[in-house]
Amino acid sequence: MRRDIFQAIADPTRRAILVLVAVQAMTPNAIAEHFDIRRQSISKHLRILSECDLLVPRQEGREIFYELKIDKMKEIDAWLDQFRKIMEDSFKQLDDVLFTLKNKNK
Amino acid sequence: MRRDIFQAIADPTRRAILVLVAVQAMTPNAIAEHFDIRRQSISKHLRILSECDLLVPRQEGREIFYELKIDKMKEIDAWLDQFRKIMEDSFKQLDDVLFTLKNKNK
DNA sequence: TACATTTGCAACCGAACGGCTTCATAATAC
DNA sequence: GTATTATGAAGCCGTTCGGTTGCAAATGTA
Repeated sequence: MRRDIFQAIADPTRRAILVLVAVQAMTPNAIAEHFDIRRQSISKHLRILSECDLLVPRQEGREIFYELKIDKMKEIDAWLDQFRKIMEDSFKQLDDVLFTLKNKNK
Repeated sequence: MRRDIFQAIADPTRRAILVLVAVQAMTPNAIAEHFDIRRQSISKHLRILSECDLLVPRQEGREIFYELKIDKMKEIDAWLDQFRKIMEDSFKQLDDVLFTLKNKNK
């Protein structure tokens, strides 16, 4: 079973949950009210998001508030960073790269 | 069939392809050499990435060079942006939010 | 023309996904 | 003590995913 942030944010429902919870920590029931799917399915999503450390549960009596762990979001940003770097370098040497490529694949 | 950037980058092979192609445009065969899967599977991934506008094919004779469309990456960045804003606001009003939440869910 | 190379497409297959329903458990209310 | 509420876990089911093989089309070469 693959379980990483990228797989976690691939599902639109989970992305919506993240946005909701970013504003304020919420209980599964409260979250489920925003969707047309059963509470139990939301629970599944919350489990996945928690396993990826994107959410952290905080028990309060019989309620559980799920809170966003914004730090984990930075991992996505870090992945994007690698492209920013690569592209900076590539743009500088764009013509060289294209030239090399054409010769290599002649 | 769901087909958006988030679903596209959910697969680790596709993420690796994007990194490869970011350095320089490549043909399917050249890309496939970097993986332990069949060329046809790579073709499938390239199709998905192209349909999401993350890659753009450029025909050259019988070869096809797949090139990264870096602009599309910015959509992911834009999605993250929404969290940056929400979190800035939330931190300021964190105590207020928690107070409101407790009353609302009493 | 005949043949090799590069590529994409279709069909197939097992595993994972994302819903669902049902049930168990723990905390609260009566 | 009993009923209610909040939640998670287990199992089912149809669909999607990511790999495979086989084949056809288009281009380049002998």
